[in-house]
Amino acid sequence: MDRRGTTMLPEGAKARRVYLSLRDQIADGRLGVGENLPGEQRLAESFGVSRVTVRRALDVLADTGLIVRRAGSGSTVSKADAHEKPVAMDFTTLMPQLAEMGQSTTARLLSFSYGPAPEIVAKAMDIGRSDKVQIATRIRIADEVPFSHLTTYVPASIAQNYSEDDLATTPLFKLLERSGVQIKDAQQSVSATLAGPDVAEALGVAVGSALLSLKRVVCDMDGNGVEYLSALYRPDMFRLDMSLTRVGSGGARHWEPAIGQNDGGGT
Amino acid sequence: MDRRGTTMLPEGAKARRVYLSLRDQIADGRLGVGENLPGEQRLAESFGVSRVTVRRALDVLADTGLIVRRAGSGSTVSKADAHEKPVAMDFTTLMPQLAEMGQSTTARLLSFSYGPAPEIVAKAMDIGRSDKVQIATRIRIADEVPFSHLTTYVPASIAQNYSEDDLATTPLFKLLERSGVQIKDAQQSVSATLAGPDVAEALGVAVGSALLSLKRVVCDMDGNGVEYLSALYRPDMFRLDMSLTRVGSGGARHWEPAIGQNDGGGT
DNA sequence: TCAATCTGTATTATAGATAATACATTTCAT
DNA sequence: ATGAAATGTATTATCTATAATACAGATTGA
Repeated sequence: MDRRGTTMLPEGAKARRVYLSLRDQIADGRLGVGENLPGEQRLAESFGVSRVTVRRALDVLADTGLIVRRAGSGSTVSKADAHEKPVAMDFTTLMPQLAEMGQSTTARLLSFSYGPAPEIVAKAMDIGRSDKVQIATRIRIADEVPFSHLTTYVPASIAQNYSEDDLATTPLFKLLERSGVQIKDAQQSVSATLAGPDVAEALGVAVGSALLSLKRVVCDMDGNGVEYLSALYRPDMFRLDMSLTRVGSGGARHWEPAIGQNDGGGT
Repeated sequence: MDRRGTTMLPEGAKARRVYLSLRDQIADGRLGVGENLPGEQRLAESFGVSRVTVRRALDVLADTGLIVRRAGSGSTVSKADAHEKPVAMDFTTLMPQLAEMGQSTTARLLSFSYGPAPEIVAKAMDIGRSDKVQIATRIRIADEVPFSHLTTYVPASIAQNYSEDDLATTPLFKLLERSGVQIKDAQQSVSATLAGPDVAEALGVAVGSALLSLKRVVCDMDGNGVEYLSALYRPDMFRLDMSLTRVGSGGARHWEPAIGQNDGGGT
């Protein structure tokens, strides 16, 4: 319990600088797989730090499996195989695609309450600030590892149609349609952010890790907001995939998304 | 008397973590404008650091103007004046949407070279490892502020159809079609990562900031990869938007993306 | 074989970040 | 007015990252 579990990031400022730089160069392919990587002494001079610092950066790279170090020979970029991202989400279904891997996701309800909507939520859903909303925070788990942290806001008038237990087991999506809500459309916005202490603990990552951030507003036929979702995903376990096709001809040639076939959708 | 340069970023590892996390929460709106922000003592406990460390993070936030500290009262998020996200990208056009804001983006070519394709790129584009590709790194600038960092890989046989100057001025997309490439489809993958020192400097952000990461493979009619893009975006200046519509009825009810109308597309 | 170069390991010293603590001052609600 | 809670300020101690240095073992190529 004393150690911080995984050595995912060098603690020191300079060591991390070296680490991140090398990691990016490997990810970008500027450092290809093979016998490359300058010697530790050369790296130290190049970065303007001591060799000890360089070593601490390399330690993490080795722990992560990105490089292999051999005494006398040097360090090489290892076969890029661990760059896999097991869970992907097809945006056309709004549903993480897991069937392929034989995995299953479960949800765990972290908190559940009713209260006034935060200003941003109220504005996005176009409801009054005084209107009560149900606020639920859940995490989704694949293979016993949490990969997403979800906070949903639903107007209390709609939320009263399902129970707290329902939330823990059934995708919010189905609960809404089961409640008779006529869903019309949704707007999503994807960005990136850093993990705060609470989210970091819930997702099992280090504070300050990068997370994929997704916000979604779902509206019904009347144009009223029925769900506001703020989701955070671990980038090492999750990615958002989309396929596009170039159609039309001449000046009218443009992109169209390749649409999926699956029904349903959760968060 | 000891001017320690500019107070743009906390030196220590933990202090910077606190700073970046709070800064993101403010930008996201999770910390709204008003009388919020937990007390320093509470923040210290929440982050698992000492109050001194929290203060050093708050010092920077105050210097930056993001928060206002008042003795006895507490610290509040200052009026959101520059928390705007000027640039958005509609995925159906692959083109940042800027017309609305009257802004224009310019590109700057950072590096330009020919060489063997990195393994990841070669695999994604389904070309040989020995095939030469053109590797170009550019940044895109809106309102004199860089918001994206792009690295593109194009097979040399295709890249020979345009010049280095073309790259600095014209979207790579148009250059490809101008070269007679019959573009068929593209696959994108969105994730998040941390800013390394080089990218951080190019984008004008702090090392360790969260960045939106996008990788794209564009294929022609023969199924050959013609472009591999690795892009990094500043989340405070860029977001990926998408609209979905719920169509069909009964068991066949499902989501479909709301497609845009614009032609063309750049990176 | 030999020399050069690399990683692995260890030691010591220093600077800076952090923790722990205490106390004063301001503000606000009761 | 009073007290709780917040920021402002200061001090001391400890921990950690870093630097500088040295040397042993491993590998490679001449």
